[in-house]
Amino acid sequence: MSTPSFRNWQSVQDEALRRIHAREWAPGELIPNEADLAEEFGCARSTVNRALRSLAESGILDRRRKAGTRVAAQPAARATLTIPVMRHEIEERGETYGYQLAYRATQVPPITTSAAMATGSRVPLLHVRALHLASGTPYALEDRWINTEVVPAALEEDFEAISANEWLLHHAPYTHGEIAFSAVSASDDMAEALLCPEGAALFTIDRVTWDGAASVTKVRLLFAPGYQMRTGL
Amino acid sequence: MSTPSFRNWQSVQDEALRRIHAREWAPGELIPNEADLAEEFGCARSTVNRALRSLAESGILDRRRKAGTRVAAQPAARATLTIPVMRHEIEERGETYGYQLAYRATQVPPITTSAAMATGSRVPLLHVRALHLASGTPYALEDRWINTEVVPAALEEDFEAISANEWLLHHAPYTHGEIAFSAVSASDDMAEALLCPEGAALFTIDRVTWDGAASVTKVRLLFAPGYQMRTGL
DNA sequence: AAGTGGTCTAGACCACCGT
DNA sequence: CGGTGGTCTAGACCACTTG
Repeated sequence: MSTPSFRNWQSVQDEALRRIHAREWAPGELIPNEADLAEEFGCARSTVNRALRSLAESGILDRRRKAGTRVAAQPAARATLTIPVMRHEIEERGETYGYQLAYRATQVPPITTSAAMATGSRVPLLHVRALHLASGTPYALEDRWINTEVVPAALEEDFEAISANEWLLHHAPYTHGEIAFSAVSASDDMAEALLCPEGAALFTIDRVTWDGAASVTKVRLLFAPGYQMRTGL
Repeated sequence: MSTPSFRNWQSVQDEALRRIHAREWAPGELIPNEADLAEEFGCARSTVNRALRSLAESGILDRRRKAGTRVAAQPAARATLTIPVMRHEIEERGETYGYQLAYRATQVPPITTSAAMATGSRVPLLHVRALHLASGTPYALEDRWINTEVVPAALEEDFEAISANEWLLHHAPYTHGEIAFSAVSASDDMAEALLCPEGAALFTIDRVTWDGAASVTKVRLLFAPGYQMRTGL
């Protein structure tokens, strides 16, 4: 049998995927080790490693030292979402981006907010609310709290011309964050701002970002009805 | 100046992140090439490559041959979501998983479905609706269409004891898929099944999976009010 | 203890693409 | 054209984990 040659890691990966798909390597089953595969494929072990490591990162393989490599029994789907800057998302769809500041003040946040941001319960934060529009139509409501102890420069910015969403990108580095997606019923305030019926289902993103141990900002984005966030698998 | 030594790719990555964070490497700015960094860090170029490639995959760097490596100007946040098998998600929270089949029949789908699945508009598909429960409480509604030309074995399965969600994992390989997240207002049917008020905002996942050019299945998951999908950044 | 994946190295060639 | 990242190689050592 003439073994086709696998000269790059992508072709090795393709072959691995083919075997998994064809059940030559069944779910939960141990596959040959890297050295053996390298010999079979006629390439270096590091090439095999690159291919299999990549599959493990996608959740298709489960690799452990000594235990070897197995085809994932429950290939939990993993999707990589790109959370866009609002203005870019809108402009990429060929629409005109619009922005309206609705509110800006320094105030003590509700307990739930100070708890989520791990700030003192009586520490005032900068509170900003704004509306993002696509071609004049309400697109999303932004409700944001900014930790001015971490980003004092935010106090100098009036957010009339640039959204906090965008401003923070350039002025507030962060190290990590948490994000949650959910569905929320529009309150009367929200309905009025988004020009939608009260009680409408709004796709919602809640995000808290951190710079080390200190929270930078917490934001809730409420999207107008009909919004979808899409990606591939 | 005693340059600390960077002997592994993670420490190189940490140092790169530090410089980006400290604005030593500013957004949009070109950073030194791999060879120079390797020399500075006292490691092999491939180690630097591993570190920077990984950052590029996270969207923090933008790399192009000849053009070099830049700090991403708009570091669009990327989050990797794990879309769980319903039963596992519920059991991992320490709750008891329950499942009820509500409907199962072969029928011609609505045009929107056959279009999304790229099947002929008059081709019948297997239609399954079911309820997933957590400790007896409605958790999510599953409304699914299965392409029996691709997965004929599905016709032999009654889906009384195992959800299509789980059965397909073991019997229907797929090569890729599309997924969309949105918010939907509960219709009277949905409200009744999920024991929630009509019009409640439901977090919704729509997914179509493919095996090559043929669609395998299309599913809509409607989660009971209060559901959140979370991840880190 | 031993087998496995994880990583590093030094060198090489190549694909791409800005100039 | 020439510089950059992308990749491959052959070999080596190591970390982890299982039996």
